[in-house]
Amino acid sequence: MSVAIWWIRRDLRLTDNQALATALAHGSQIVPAFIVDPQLLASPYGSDRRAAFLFGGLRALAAAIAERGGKLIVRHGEPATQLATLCRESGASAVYAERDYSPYATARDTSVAAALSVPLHLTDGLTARPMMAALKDDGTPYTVYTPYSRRWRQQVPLQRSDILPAPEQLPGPTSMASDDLPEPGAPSELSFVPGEGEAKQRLAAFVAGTDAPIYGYANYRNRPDLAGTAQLSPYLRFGMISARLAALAAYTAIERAPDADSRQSADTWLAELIWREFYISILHHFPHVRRGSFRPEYDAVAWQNDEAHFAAWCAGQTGYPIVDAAMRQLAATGWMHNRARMVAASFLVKDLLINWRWGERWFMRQLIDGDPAANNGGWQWTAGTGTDAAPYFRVFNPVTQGQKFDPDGAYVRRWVPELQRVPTKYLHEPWTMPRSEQTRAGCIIGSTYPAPIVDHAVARERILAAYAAVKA
DNA sequence: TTTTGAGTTGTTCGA
DNA sequence: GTCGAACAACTCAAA
Repeated sequence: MSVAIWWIRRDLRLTDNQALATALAHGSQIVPAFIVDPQLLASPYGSDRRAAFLFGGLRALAAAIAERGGKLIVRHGEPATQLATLCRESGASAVYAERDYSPYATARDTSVAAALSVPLHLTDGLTARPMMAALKDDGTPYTVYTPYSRRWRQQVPLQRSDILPAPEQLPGPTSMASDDLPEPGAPSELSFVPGEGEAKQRLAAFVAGTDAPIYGYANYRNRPDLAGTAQLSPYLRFGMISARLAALAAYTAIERAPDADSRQSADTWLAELIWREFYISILHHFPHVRRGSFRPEYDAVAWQNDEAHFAAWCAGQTGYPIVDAAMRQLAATGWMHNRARMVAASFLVKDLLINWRWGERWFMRQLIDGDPAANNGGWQWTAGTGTDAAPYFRVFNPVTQGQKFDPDGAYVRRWVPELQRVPTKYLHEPWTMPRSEQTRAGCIIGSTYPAPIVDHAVARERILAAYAAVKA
């Protein structure tokens, strides 16, 4: 009888789990184990909310494992030490885990492999395509998205048969001790129900039928006032659904699209999955992006870093409605619409002239889907310090963005109740309301809702000059 | 090695 | 109100 440990990290699922399947192929007994790593919880980029989502997902996973005759073992402590103990207790002859490419995870796994007396086998699965399958012909990594995505798409489309079914049985020792998981938060605090079941339902709802949301994605994905996106990111973050299953759904939708526009929409959604893998690749191959700009010359930008401005941004009190709505949605739910992320991020960097790393850290502390690769890539894209050949002139105008993507103001009114009764024509620039109109709307600028903390036109010139100085 | 085409998501201005 | 052009120069990928 051989025993194998399935070391769970960010693959909280039974369906299409290569680490689990490989462990099952090599061991007749499986020990599913999660090690609560105090170093991760204590990180300045850590988030209680994300941890709560993770623990909720572990509860769901523990139940699914128990249904199959197994037991999830949770231990607190340093991974190498805890795994060594688990190996001793169970007599395991190997440890299997899904490879994680972040710098912290890579270093951790290297030291764990060195410390263990049994082999640590790492499998693919974090990404839909093996990471190394999307390198240039000379073996070096891409640094531009479009050629990367072309190479990614050259591979054979995913098939249903590529998906590994959930095992029906998970035989393993059930008498081993397990630490308790923290109690789940109150339901009102959980804007996302954790677990693989919920993830599958969301994906199914997003792609089902010829009028599925995925077929309107190209148009509606930019509308924070509408539910035009799958909202799968927290689940992908923790592997509650496999990237491969999501990509397969995209391929299937492309194939079955009723018309060219629908096909384009489904393809756009696939492109977003490819973006995720692109940034995972960038962080892996260029780990310096964690500490500074992808293009190091931008580390010399003369940031202003005004603490009061930063606090106003965090609190959703900048006086720009679309920015404030975005930041309050984040604080309230741990999630922010992608268009809103770009607008809020652009405002911090380009209007407030605050180092993008401040915003990156704040997002990581708030976001349930906070992922070091995607978050870093997104911030560097916004700041123009990253892989994107950033046109110097791409400075978002928070008024124009609001008018274009929240045309009726539903998003702003949802999250900024002070502006509830402001007429739509003033909603995205409420400081232009005449005094009488302010009284009528019950919204006095500078009193019940802040005046803009910076003048966008002035700020735009300032950031263009600051960046020009760096280039020169 | 050299050359060529292209680069997520925008804004503003003037016709 | 709509539309197209202008907005730098540079780096990357591939032929």
